[in-house]
Amino acid sequence: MDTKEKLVRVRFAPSPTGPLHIGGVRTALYNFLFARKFNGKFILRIEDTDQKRFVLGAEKYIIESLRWCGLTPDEGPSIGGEYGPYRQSERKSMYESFVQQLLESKHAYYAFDTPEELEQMRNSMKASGVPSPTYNSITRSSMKNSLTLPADETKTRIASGEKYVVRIKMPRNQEIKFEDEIRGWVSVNSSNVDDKVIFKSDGMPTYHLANVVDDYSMKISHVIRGEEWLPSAPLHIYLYECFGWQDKAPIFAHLPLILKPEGNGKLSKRDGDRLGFPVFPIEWINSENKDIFSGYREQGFLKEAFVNMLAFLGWNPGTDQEVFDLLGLVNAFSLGRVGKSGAKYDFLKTKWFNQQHLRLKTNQEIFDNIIKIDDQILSSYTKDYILSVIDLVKERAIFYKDILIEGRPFLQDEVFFNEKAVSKKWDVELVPVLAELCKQLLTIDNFKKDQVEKKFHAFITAQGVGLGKIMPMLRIAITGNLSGPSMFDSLELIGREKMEQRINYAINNM
RNA sequence: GGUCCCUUCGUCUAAUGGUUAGGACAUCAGGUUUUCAUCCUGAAAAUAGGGGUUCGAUCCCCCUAGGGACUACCA
Repeated sequence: MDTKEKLVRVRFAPSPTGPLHIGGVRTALYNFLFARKFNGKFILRIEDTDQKRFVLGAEKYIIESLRWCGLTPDEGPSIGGEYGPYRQSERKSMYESFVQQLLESKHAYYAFDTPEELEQMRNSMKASGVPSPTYNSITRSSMKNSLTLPADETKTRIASGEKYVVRIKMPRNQEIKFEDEIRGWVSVNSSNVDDKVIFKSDGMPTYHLANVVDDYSMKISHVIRGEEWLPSAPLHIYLYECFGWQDKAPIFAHLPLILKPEGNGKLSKRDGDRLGFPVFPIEWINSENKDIFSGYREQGFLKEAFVNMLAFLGWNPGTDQEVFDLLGLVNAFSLGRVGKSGAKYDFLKTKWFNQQHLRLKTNQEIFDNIIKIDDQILSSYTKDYILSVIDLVKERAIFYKDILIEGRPFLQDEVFFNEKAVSKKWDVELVPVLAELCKQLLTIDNFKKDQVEKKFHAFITAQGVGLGKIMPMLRIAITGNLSGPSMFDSLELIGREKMEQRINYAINNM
């Protein structure tokens, strides 16, 4: 990799047509990681050349998503930078001279065909057995363009204000190849590339032209993008050649796609919540019909876990380490370790990553976050006590909210008895034994778990009562449930007074 | 259909000519625990198929099969 030779400048170039899905976020992540790794710049460029598909709020969503993930651009709209503007719509006037250049060098031509004529051409070609007709070196000769029309007619048409597009004139039978950083040499015969429109009749460039011009103008060193762009990469390479920029063309790296967990195809925005998990980093509300699509952030995922999971979808560090923070990913990242094949998304593993990252949090951090979910607990309990509850239940949690759920019996006075648990293990015959046990435990001076445990065992031995009988009853009385953290730890936490209250309450109310 | 890309356990992947093909998630079985969870130990589980090249192929080449992307005046 000749990354040392030139300044690394990479861009993430989404189109503001809606929310970013996790594949897009991963592309941004890899760009970010690569930039940071080589002390380069990470640039955000908004590719809004299609005004028809513009979606209100999409750009804001993109920026907010990146911000949440910690992928802050060095240059971009509303951030600025010396290569701006960073919205293609605001660069509109810059593209015209480049189009002219291509027209003058005969690498491109005007085309006047209406959508209906194009449609007609495709239909008649299909009828005569061509499965996917394209505007190319063969068909262009029978279409209405500056190659087939007399020069003065072309001029007249343009002068009279007739709508036109500019198409690239792809040469016949020429090998176009480039070395992809991830895939190696990729080559395509130019006869298989069509005469793509590079400049639309509305005066805007298409993606292909804008992309190449901007990457060149912004001195982009590496283009790291999804595999869906691989088929048009030869066109882009050819465009660099037409402009005479072949020596300054960026290095390309086409990332494998993220696939649906089951079934076929790549994960798409339309999958929404249909598959049982979010496909968007943060919540998206459709401004037109108010449809809500859930996001990882709102579902309680840690951004560290989300980013960690995304990084591992198509990349690995080559070691056994799987849990990384952003900085760790920067240090470990390399394009050479990005795989070639598509990766099926695994929501279960995403949760596992969350669990791992949650365990890395200090009790203080967990405290700060759970009180954001429920600050009621602050009015009834001290911070130290809550910290102890966190310590008791944290290993049972995947999300912050699980701490609250697991810690519930310790964070409210009232005990809610689980009916199933009661009917299964609450034995009325043993109520006197439980009462006696309570009495015994109350005699402990130093109410710590070791003492409680000792006393408990001494009691059941003396009484000859089965541990499996009395322990569940004690647990039901204290927590209302049959499962939970260590009973002795739990008792120490709530203390002797509450223990007594709860046992009495259970005995009297069951 | 055409063009291009891809192919190791169910899933994510490691091993870039010589390994008992490794790890993680999931699964299953033990152990720890009062219980659930955690944790520990173990098990089952893969080189798509066929040809080459080579002393030797997961690894290099070819063919087949399968999967994917693209095939717009969308990106």
